[in-house]
Order: sequence, then C-alpha cells, then structure tokens
Amino acid sequence: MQRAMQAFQDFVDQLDEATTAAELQQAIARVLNELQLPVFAYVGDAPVNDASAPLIVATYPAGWAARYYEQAYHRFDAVLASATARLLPFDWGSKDYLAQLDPVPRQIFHEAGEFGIKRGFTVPIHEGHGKVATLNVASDEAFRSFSKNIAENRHLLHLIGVYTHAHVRHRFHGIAIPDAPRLSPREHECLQWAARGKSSYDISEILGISQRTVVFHIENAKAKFKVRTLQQAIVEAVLSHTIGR
Amino acid sequence: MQRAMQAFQDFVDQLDEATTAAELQQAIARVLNELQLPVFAYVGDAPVNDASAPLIVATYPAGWAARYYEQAYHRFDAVLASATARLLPFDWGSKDYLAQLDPVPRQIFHEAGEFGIKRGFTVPIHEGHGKVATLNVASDEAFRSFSKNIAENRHLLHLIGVYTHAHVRHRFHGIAIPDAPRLSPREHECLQWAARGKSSYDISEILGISQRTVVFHIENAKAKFKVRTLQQAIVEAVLSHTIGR
DNA sequence: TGTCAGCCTGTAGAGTTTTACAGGGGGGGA
DNA sequence: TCCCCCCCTGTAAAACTCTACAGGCTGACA
Repeated sequence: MQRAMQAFQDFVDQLDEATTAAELQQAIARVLNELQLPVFAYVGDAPVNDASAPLIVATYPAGWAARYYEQAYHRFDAVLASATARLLPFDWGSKDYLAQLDPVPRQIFHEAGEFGIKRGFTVPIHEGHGKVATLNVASDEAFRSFSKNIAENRHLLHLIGVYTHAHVRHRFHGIAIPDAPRLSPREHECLQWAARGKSSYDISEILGISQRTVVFHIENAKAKFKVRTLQQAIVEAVLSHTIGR
Repeated sequence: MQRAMQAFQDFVDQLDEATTAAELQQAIARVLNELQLPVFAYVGDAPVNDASAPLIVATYPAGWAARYYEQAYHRFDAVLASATARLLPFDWGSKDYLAQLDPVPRQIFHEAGEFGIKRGFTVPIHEGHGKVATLNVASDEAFRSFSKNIAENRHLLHLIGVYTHAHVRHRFHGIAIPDAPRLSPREHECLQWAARGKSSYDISEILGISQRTVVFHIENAKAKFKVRTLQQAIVEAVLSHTIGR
C-alpha cells in the first residue's frame, strides 16, 4: 500500500514532464507495472459518434485494437456504455457481467477474449461536455488474483485515470474551452423556450412581449454565438450549459 | 497517512448505509473531521441556470449560504466557474487567485471572508451531461497550516468528493438516464447536419437524396425522441451525445 | 450630456419547416 | 411467407422563421 502510494506520487511527477504520447505511455506503464497491471488502454475521448479520433495510449494487443477500430466496435461496446452511465470505476468480464449483455456486445467480449482480454477494470472519466474518457486495465489471469489486485488498488487506479486525463487535456488539447457569450436575461429566456419547442409567437405570449421582440432577442443570441441558425445556437447553448432541457 | 486511508475506508462503508441527507452529512463530516477540515460544502448539482435546486450538504455558516442563494451568487462565483473548467481539484483564496479575478467575483470573496470562508479547496465532479457538482472545504486559518493539510490530503479529498457524488446520484436521484433512442444512420446524418445549420434542401444536396426524404428522416428522428420540434430533438440529441457540434 | 447596452416594437416579402395526403422497394427475423 | 423497419419520393397548403427596413425607451457610466 505504502509502496503503491509512492509509485503514484512518482507517476504524478512524471506526468508533469510528459509532453509526448510516448512519454505518457511510459509514465502510465511504469506505475501500472508497479501494480502488476501491464495491460492497459487509456482512451482519451471515447468516440461517441463520428467525432474525431481519440487519443489512445495503450499496451493492448495491437491485433485487437486494429479489429476494434475496423469494426467500429465502440458503437456497441458494453464497457464504454457503462463508462458513460457510471461515475465510479467498475469491473467487467465476470460471468454475471456477461450474462446481462445483449448478443452483440457479448460477441465483442468473445473476440476480445481471443486476444487475451478477458476481465478488466475501467475508470470512467467524465468531462464537462458529456465526453467520457476511460482508463482500462485488462487481464487474462485467473479471476481470483486479478480481482484481488483490483480490489486493493481500486482507488489508486481511479486517481491514475483522472490525473492522466487531466494531464492529457491540459497538454494535448490545450485548456481551451472558450467561454460562452453572456446572454442577456431576455435572450436567455427566449432561447430556452425555443429549445423547449415553443414558436416565437408562443414565446411572445409567455413573456408578454411582441413576437417581433422575441425574434429580435433570438437574433441577438445567434449573433453572440456567431452562428446563423437557431438550431446551431441551441447546440452551442446546450453544450455551454447556457440552457437546459 | 495510514490513519487517513483508514478514515476513508470507513467513509466508503458509511456511505453505503446513508439514505438521508443527514446521514450523508454525518458521514462526510466524520471523515473530514478526521482530516481537520470541519468546514465543507457538497453542492450536488451546481446550478447552471434556473434549473432545479441542488442538493446541498454543508457545514458552511448558515448566514453565508442564505446570502449566496438570495443573491444568486452562483452566477458569478469564480470557484464554480473554475470547477466547470477544470478536472482536477484546486485551491482558492490565495493572493494570486484573488488578483486575477473580475471585480464582481472578488466582491463575493470579500463577503465570504466575513463569514470565515477565506481560503479553500474544491473538488470538481463532472457528470455526464455537463453537470458539475463540487465538494468544497474552506477555512479561516492561517494560510500555512491549511494549505499544508490540503497538500497532504489532496488525493484523498478528491476521492471523497467523487464517491460522495456517485452515492448521491445513486441514492437520491436513482440511476435514471433513460437510454437515448437509436436513430437510423440517415436520421442521424440529417439531424447532425440540421444541428450544424443546414436547411433540409442543403442536406438533400449533401446526401444526394430528395428534400422530402430529408424532412421524412427528421420527422422520424423527432418521433423517436418523442418531441414536436426540430429544436427539441437537437437538445435531446446533444444531451444524449447522439450528435456533436 | 453624450454614449452605450439592453429592451422594446412594427411591416413585409422571401425562404423554410411542418403537416397531411399518397406511394414503392429491399432486407431480416418470426 | 408475412411483417416490420429502413430507405426513398411526390404535392400542396399552412405555419413559421429569417432578413432588412425603421423607430423609441431606460438606466449606467464617464
């Protein structure tokens, strides 16, 4: 335990210095080796749909990784689905876990097994805008020894995942997140109601102002987001948490 | 250190049994007392706009909490803004921190200071759909002792925050997250382009199909999301990560 | 006192979405 | 084989948004 904590501290220090994917991989590999967990995959931004390719740093078998991407398995990957839905790290690959799967995801597990990925542990890392990264450690070992190892180092792995991701975001993507424009109260109200399915006439009734004024406020909101259509404005507003459902 | 880890383990156990806000508060208070950090506030879902009230469990001075909500300070709270932008826990209240603030947030800090909240440490907890919860610990102490304490227990506090939130979500909100409807490839494409500001005619050109067909697919997508307007469908699709920017 | 930002309103034509009607073809599972 | 889902298309009226024109009120701040 003490030794593990020391390894973690070293890891945090190494992270600060890692500027390339290779160095990142080395840092992760070192700390996970210390924990007897050589097989891992950090998936920077789990691909939700057709978005840009994620940053991946892994010691997963190359054959499996290739197959996964060829087949676009992320669309059906049960581990990824769990990571999206959960906040805490979780285990996968047990009989119970497999039993509750749909046929397609179960088939994927089967294939992964042929590459030596039979059970594992995944840390979901939730970012602001609904993106989810994961740190996965996997094993071909007998259930006992692997799960005992995981049980002992659960929290540490959690931290490793979160710190890795924070570092990646900082170093590789820049801190970015341009701040959302400040909408005036009226602009906010109008956009919010529009997103809830009201027409500009409806909104004018709700707010007790003319329809023209509603249109005016929505136009201003679009201008602030620098977009052309209401639809785009709504996307931006939702992504920046300016409006809710 | 060893003792702190023990306190954390006990905390996780207690969490499992906590079913009321009072029990939750007790569990958090116990572990934080062990760490010499009696003043804390867990803010369940940081209020982004006019959304429903968050779950708050805190030992912050009642006067300050009241003032904060009366004045709707969350709209200008620099700590909250940082929590939204960051993934890792951070300190606040140092001279440097204050120096870089805008006048309004700085004024808020001033007022908080009058209630004994001068420096602190905040754990941001990002959930799937852009919601952010925070665990804040605060102090009136001299800078040295507090920041030394924080430095030592940084990771532990991080875990306490994340576990608290996971428990709250599980117990108080239910696991919820109804799964998003499965859009057909065409529906997905059409909705995605619509969200990017294309008209149905534009989309028909892009996809090489008739405009009528684009409308047809978007209608089907709306039906699947059980909404009436394209705007609502886009909100749902964005929130469920079905489409991106 | 002037300027700026936010709020408010009107008209009118062009362009777009929405809705309801009506129809056909292909593939996969029960 | 039948049924269902997905894909595709057309017309036309009604509803709605978008854009560009033009104008007035208020409060904060220098």
